[in-house]
Amino acid sequence: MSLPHAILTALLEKPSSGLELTRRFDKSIGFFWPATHQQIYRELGKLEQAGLIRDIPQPPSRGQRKEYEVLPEGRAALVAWTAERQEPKSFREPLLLRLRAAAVVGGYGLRAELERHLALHQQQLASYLAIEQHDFPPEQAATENRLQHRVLSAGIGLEQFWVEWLTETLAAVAAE
Amino acid sequence: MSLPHAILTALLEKPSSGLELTRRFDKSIGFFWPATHQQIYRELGKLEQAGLIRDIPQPPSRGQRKEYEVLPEGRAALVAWTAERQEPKSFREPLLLRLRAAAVVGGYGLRAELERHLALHQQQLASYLAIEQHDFPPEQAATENRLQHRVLSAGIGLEQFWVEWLTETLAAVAAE
DNA sequence: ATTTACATGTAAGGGGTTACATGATTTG
DNA sequence: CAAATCATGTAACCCCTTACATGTAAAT
Repeated sequence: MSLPHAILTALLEKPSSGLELTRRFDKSIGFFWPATHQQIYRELGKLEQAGLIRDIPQPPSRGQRKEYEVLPEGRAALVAWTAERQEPKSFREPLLLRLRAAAVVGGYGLRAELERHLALHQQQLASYLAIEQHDFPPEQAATENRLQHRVLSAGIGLEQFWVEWLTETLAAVAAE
Repeated sequence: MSLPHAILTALLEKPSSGLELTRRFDKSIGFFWPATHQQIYRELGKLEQAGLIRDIPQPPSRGQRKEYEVLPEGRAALVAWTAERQEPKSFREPLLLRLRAAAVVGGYGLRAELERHLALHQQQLASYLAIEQHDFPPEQAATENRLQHRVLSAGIGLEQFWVEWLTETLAAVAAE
């Protein structure tokens, strides 16, 4: 039940339409909880029916656009969710599976993929670091947005891990 | 399409029954690709129908137990899969979502969860390190099982990352 | 007027999770 | 022979993914 709460969080930061949410997901919450517009529209409908958000009436000039805002019940549900006991979700990584398979049947075909993934992770790392420089400049003493910064740090740390691990793994595969 | 290839890999290492596979998943491949017995039986059926594995006839004394082995077609399919071009799969982490929500609605309820997850990751890290000591002792020059060691290293590195990140994040939450 | 971009949806299918069902073998 | 364990499966549900459908507003 993560997606509805991701949407509640995004709507609390700023009331939005479905498409706006989709775009904002693509460059923030979507980094650790991606969602397509189909998913988002479906959840918006459910959240509205559940009485957690409401449709803000729009001037007729705005066409069929619907803008939503969070109701007090929605905020309460989100607070409760943050405190819930949840087991760490099972971790799935196809690339590790493929490396494991390569260990059994021979790993030559995998090298190109490792290189490609390394480049992608380097790119993602660079983009996270750019966001950090822009949103959390060092001269600004972190205060109210300390937690947002922790979230971004997780993204940075994970990308750094993959870059390191892929580099070392490529060396091991090259030595085959 | 990862699970069938995970099963092919496991069966190549050792022909097994469905339940045996389930148990072996729990302590190896399952670390980065968990699967329940229901999933595994379903996939075994599909793999057999596809002609990638076959049911080794059992002596009647073994009850309804079915043991499978990989056919040449199955090995070929696995080799092809390791070389496939696959985009890195989208990363989803509910704990980061909850921290992001806590940044908006207040993060007091989350502290206990952060502590609990920290303990769980420390435990998992310890168990990976124990496996490493047992299966890849330092005096043994890594040769044929270099790739398996790389896979385990990924697990170790990721757990180390989470332990660090959770420790720092708890400090940030405590300062609220 | 036609094209492009905006905006909201529907439908089908796949994989994973949970609960339940059933038969065979072993153990006390 | 009763209970526990082993072993294989079925069914229902949920969420995500992909492809497709529909209508509106702005641009040229």
